[in-house]
Amino acid sequence: MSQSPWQPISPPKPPRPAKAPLTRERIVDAAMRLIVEHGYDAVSMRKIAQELGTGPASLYAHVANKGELDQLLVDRAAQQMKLSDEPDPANWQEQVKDYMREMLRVMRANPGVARAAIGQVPLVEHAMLSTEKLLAILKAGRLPDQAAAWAADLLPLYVTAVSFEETVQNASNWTPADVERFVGEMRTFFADLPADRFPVTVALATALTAGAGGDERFEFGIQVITAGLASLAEPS
Amino acid sequence: MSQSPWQPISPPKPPRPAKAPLTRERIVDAAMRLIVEHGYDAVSMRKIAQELGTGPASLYAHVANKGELDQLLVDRAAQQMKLSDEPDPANWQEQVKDYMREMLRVMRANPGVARAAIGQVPLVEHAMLSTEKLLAILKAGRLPDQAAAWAADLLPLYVTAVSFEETVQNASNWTPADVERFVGEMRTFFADLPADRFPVTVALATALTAGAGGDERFEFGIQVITAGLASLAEPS
DNA sequence: ACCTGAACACCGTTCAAGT
DNA sequence: ACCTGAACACCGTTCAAGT
Repeated sequence: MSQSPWQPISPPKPPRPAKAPLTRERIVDAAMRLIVEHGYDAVSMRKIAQELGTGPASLYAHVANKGELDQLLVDRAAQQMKLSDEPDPANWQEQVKDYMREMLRVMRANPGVARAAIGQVPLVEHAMLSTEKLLAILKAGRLPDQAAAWAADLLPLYVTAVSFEETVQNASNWTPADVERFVGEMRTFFADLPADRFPVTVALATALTAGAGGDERFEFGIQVITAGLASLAEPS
Repeated sequence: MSQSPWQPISPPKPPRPAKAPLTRERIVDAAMRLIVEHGYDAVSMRKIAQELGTGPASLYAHVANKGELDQLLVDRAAQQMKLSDEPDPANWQEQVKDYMREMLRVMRANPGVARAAIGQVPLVEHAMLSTEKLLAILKAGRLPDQAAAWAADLLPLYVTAVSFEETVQNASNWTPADVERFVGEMRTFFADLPADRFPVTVALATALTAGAGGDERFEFGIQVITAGLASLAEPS
């Protein structure tokens, strides 16, 4: 119990604790690392805790639950969106498309975030700031208030759904060759269906399996939606 | 070991086993009952087994895994779609909308199915038959092959995403009064945001929270997409 | 061939106890 | 105030053993 004369023991205040203290920031960092590297299903409270060298219970001092963590991941991703353009009434349709392209780019860069985002109204700061930008573009395009508001719901819904689909498809790690083989099998499957019950499906077998991996299908989607919105714009 | 003289024991072949035998059909029945009554998260292999008075391992003789079961649930729902109309070139836009309305009706009648369907290409019989009908309508509308094929992907994607959103929102069992209170809170939240950073959001607070529960928002979505498709139709 | 119990390797969340 | 170990009530799936 007596202090050793040889060396001072247990210095009263070690300059810093060996472990960095747990923070909301560090928890989201770890979660983001896990989701990007191993997909949405790899993100569990337990895995995050393990990544941080602690137990799952420790996280609950900083994050209410898994749902809140999902929201924080969406916020992180939203922060990465580059949206510098001023709304331009003469160019609003192209700006809407660029917004959607940028959103898809960020979601692809953070696979699994789409899964965390889907079905949630994003009430976190950076997600709301990007929605604000989108609304400004839509109003510059002379859409009525109600159309602009619902469009600001429809557009991200579409991008998120597309990204989600890609995430599910790309689960595990398929090579481009695997994808091509799978698409080929699907085309054969469609083409070989009984033509009396599936006449159009058989006839369109090639078209139905085109543009699976690339951007053409997405470009088609944003073209359709943007053109539909344009038909609702008020005359200037 | 000797047989009792008092009564015949263990009659060699009881006319029928006490329990009805497990079948794929009965498993999907039980799963459908669970998903409709308690939502997607209530459907687990263990709960289904319990519902059928057996253990989870028994299901794997009839169903490969949870993913296949999800597909079977989607097929069951697709079977409920009423799609009697002949494709009518003069009326194809309204037919597309009716198709989407019918799909949403069935998904609302089977809450949780949207969650099972999202992100999966539906390669089950009845889902494919309904897709065939949709493709026929789109071709009647003189859409080019590629546009028809991608539209047959886009339209169900939108309906499924809307239904999924509703499912998440309606999780647990909110009364209409609860929904109204929540919408009111959200409107106040938007309206009270700092106007310098969120000018458009603040201005559109009412529009952004309109039509949350009802069909108006969905009607807007199908109007936009259908109008966008119409702009791609070939001249007749 | 079909069914079963038991086990494996996981989940999210809570809570009393520690510092 | 923050962190922890242990527990609670769950998951999907596998497998050797039974009939």
